[in-house]
Amino acid sequence: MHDIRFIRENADAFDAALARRGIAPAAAKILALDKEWRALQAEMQEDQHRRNVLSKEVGKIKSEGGDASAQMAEVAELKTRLETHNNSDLAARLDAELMNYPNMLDAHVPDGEEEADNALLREVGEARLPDFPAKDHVALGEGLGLMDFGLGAKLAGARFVVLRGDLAKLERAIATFMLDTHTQEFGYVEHLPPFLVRGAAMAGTGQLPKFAEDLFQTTDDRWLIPTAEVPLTNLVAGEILDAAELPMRLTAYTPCFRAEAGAAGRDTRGMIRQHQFSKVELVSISHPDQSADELERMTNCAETILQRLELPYRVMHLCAGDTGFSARSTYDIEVWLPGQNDGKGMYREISSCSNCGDFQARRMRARLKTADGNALVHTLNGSGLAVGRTMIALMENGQQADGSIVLPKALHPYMGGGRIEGMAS
RNA sequence: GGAGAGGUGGCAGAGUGGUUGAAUGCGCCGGUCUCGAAAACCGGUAUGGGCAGAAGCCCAUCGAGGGUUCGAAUCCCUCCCUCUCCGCCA
Repeated sequence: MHDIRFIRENADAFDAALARRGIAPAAAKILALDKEWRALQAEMQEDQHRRNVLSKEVGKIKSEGGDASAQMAEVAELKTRLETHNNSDLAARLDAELMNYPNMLDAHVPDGEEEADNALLREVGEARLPDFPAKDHVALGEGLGLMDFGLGAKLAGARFVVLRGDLAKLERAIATFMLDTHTQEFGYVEHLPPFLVRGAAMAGTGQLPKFAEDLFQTTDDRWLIPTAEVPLTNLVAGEILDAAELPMRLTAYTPCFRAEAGAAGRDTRGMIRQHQFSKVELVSISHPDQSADELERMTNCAETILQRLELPYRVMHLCAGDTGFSARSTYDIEVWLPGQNDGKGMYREISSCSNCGDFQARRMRARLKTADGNALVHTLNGSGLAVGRTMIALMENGQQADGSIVLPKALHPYMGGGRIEGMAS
């Protein structure tokens, strides 16, 4: 959500920010609405003031046994006028406008319209192919008898999977390893939030009202979380925090549910894009002055996981056109998947770390106390990491010629072994 | 699911139709006192918004949204949440 006062004072900057995202100028339309609304508001408030004054007079007159019918008649008039003004939808329209436009981008965000325009920041580890034909995780998982898309489809339809044996256990090992690292080394506090939330929470982080079609909704009007960013960030909705409490660093391991409405036909093979996947999420509630540094730190925390898991990756700075609605700046971490692209390998997103600035905080009314009044906090979120895609990466990078999978040392204690051999079926 | 009670400022807690945006206590901030601190005393202390250059004036908000009324924290309706008892239940 945007700050109307910022737009009043920086209409050109606002339009320029929209232009970077390929959106037509909107400041003039918004300011016209704003002007109209303020004029109406001033008029209404004057009437309300008059009404309040008269009502008090009535009270006084009556208590002295006098006749207050003149005052009462005037209030009746005011009320009809207020009624019509009250029916104006100006405020709602203005609000809808302010909610409708994506966040303004950080100055450092590279220009560009699509994925190809993202800027490569660094490559870590050696992206290599095995010295035998690389299989993808589907071939590996099914070959081991530990991954079954047919059963997923039988139970729930397309884009679901059933894991069993060591692959089911691997999910748990990965998640625990990630949580242990983030909580014990990086100071994130583990949470176990609800997986269903109210619409208000979805609006707070920006999923609603614009992106309802990406979400699953329950019959009693709740929503399944598409990421733990939603419950974790909304923990501070409506709160006024002490500066000393910041930064708040929160993490949670949760399932994520996505309708993938716009993704028909994309990534239909395998576990890359499922309706349900789990993720260890990182959220920071930050002082406005520190959010830029916090984004670097958070990205580093996520990268550390990949380093410990000995997975090659690269970090991209998303270009203007590829940056999400609520974000001011986003780093994508892409992991090397040798089994994709017909065995030639490719990088795929495994984490997305974003600084949302005050964009979500304004929607949620999440503030902090400062010397001169309350200020909006900044919110950040990032995957630390997507568990399903981490599993894919471990399988495809750790695959052996015989179809078994060698795991990195970091996971051995969590798996009680270093190799996944499959299950006699 | 059934029956009942309740949601008031950072917290506790008064307030059941008329200057109540809200007593009182605690907390917090500033001051006096003190070598310093504590105690005591004095003063201040909600949020959002409109108008104004500013001082300031005004509007809204007592869980949320409607309604009754000249006037609502107080009355009515709907919803949300909390608590107690019963039922069911991992």
